[in-house]
Amino acid sequence: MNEKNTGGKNSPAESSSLNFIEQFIEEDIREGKNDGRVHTRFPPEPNGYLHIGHAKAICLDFGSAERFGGKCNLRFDDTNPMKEETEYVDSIKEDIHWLGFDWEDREYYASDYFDKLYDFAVDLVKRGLAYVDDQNSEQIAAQKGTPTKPGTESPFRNRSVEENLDLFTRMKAGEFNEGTRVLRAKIDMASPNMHMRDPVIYRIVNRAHHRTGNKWHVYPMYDFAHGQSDYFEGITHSLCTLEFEVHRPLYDWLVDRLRTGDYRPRQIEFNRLNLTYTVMSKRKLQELVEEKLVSGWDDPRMPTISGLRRRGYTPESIRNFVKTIGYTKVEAINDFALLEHAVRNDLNAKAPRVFAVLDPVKLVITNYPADKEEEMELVNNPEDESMGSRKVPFSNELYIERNDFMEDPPRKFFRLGPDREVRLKGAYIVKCTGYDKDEETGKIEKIYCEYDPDTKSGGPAANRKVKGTLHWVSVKHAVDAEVRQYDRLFNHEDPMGQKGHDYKEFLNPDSLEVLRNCKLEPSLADVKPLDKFQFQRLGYFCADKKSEPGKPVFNRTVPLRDTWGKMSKK
RNA sequence: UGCUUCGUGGUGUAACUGGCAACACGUCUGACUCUGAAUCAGAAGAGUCCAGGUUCGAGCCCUGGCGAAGCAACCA
Repeated sequence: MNEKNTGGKNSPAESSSLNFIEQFIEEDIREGKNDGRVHTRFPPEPNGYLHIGHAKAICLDFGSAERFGGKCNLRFDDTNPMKEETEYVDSIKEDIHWLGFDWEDREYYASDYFDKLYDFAVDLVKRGLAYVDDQNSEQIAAQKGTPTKPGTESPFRNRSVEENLDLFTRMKAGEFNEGTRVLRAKIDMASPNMHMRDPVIYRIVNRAHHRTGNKWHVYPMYDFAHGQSDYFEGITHSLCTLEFEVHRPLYDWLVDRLRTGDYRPRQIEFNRLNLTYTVMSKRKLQELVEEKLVSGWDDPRMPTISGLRRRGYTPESIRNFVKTIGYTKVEAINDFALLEHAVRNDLNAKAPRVFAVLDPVKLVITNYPADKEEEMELVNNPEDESMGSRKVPFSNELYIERNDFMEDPPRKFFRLGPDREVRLKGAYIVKCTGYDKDEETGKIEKIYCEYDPDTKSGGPAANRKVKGTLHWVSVKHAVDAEVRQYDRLFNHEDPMGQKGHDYKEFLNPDSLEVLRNCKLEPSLADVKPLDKFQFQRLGYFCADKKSEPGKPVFNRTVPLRDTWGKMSKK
């Protein structure tokens, strides 16, 4: 298909193509750290659907492991029973597989480690490194200080080990109400790093967990679960986004108090993915779903994996996109055009070409016998001969695109107009001899043409030059369809970054246009969901999941590049 | 008046242990074309946040500024 390597089975390549994280990994291997092992993990919280930002993380976690001959675990970070659900677990697994990655039998859950985590917490208490605090969250927050002012110590900080043990045991047993007590690590209330000021490591939650049910009344915080889970699984490189940079000292502090040998996981942070004209936080996406501003997590306008899939994006296009944007520590906003380029590039090679008229107007060929029909042979994909060809029925009445005709066209308009000639792709050259117009609305009702029999594709006069080539669909053979044309969800490049404005103010009112009177060539009657095509001269389209035999529904993935569209706007 | 991190064309990334700033997208030309697509050829566009310093030579090293982001959830 092309000369690019598709990101599958690479051997450790020349270091020039390694990103900064892979360079670290390579160094660690060279220095023999952790016996030269490479073992990563992708740790989603099952509280929402995955988006393309997660795809970036997935490609790194699975990709770098693969690159260095290591493994990558899937681990659900399910330490908060208030927000997590099995529905999300299933969608996450589906999305990762769809992207082309596999965790084999290594599907883990932070909740698998609740017992070990609890034991470790007890151990910290016994070592005088953790204590139960009876204060509420407001009081604790007040003592925390601010980034510029040190905190003050809790009055409960120096309880006896026995009392701490007793209290923590009773917290676990469910003797106390939520919010009445927490377990805190005893580190340093004056640390310049807020996360080291005696962080809360266990809180009381009286709520069933999606996997452990009602077994627990205390649940570990993220910081008390993540690094230790890495440690339990033998993870060597724990890759996460920049905002966790300040957590790293705590990560290391805990791992150092847990480990018994030389092995230790290393956390490395990279920049998260931002895209223009969209939002990327799970919370914001959830808001769009809950407030019905989109049709669901898999609305084709959503930057979710499931949304992009439904929109018609291919896994390869997403992986290639991720490869081109790279991994750094700079907070960047990527141009949406880069993503669009990635799909066009992939679909150009793969998608069969077909004829679809989205905004039809009738064209009658007056000198073509009304009872005649021909089958025109059309190439399925000029980029790939192996995709063969198909027959498309032709007759005297056709649909063409309404905007392919102008009553009074400018000279640069290469399409149909009075007395003008165009090529009907794969068929004949026709000349416009007249048209009907509804004088009241100004709407063109019908266009009349004459064809030249010698100009049939492959025929004697087929090489005659005409300015334009149009796609068409035979009226009597046409299949009716609904086509949804999508545009960017927001009409501002950076909807989140506008001070004093809610991002929802920037929702694009025209992000969805539903066309219900589309005419397709007959080969498209029975498409299956996710089938992808290039509607010739228009763009790439993908059959929607709700598409049914005889009643196709298509989503526009991305339009073709449109030089004329740009010219005509000027 | 803290800590951490970052600062290369419009956007995103490169530039091995210092050697005349490269690639992709986007933009604009032109060629070709039975998709105004794709393809091909070419152009414009940064002197690397600023100021000093080291050096024959600095985007890379040093010093000092300036700017931006993250950090004060019993979220992850």
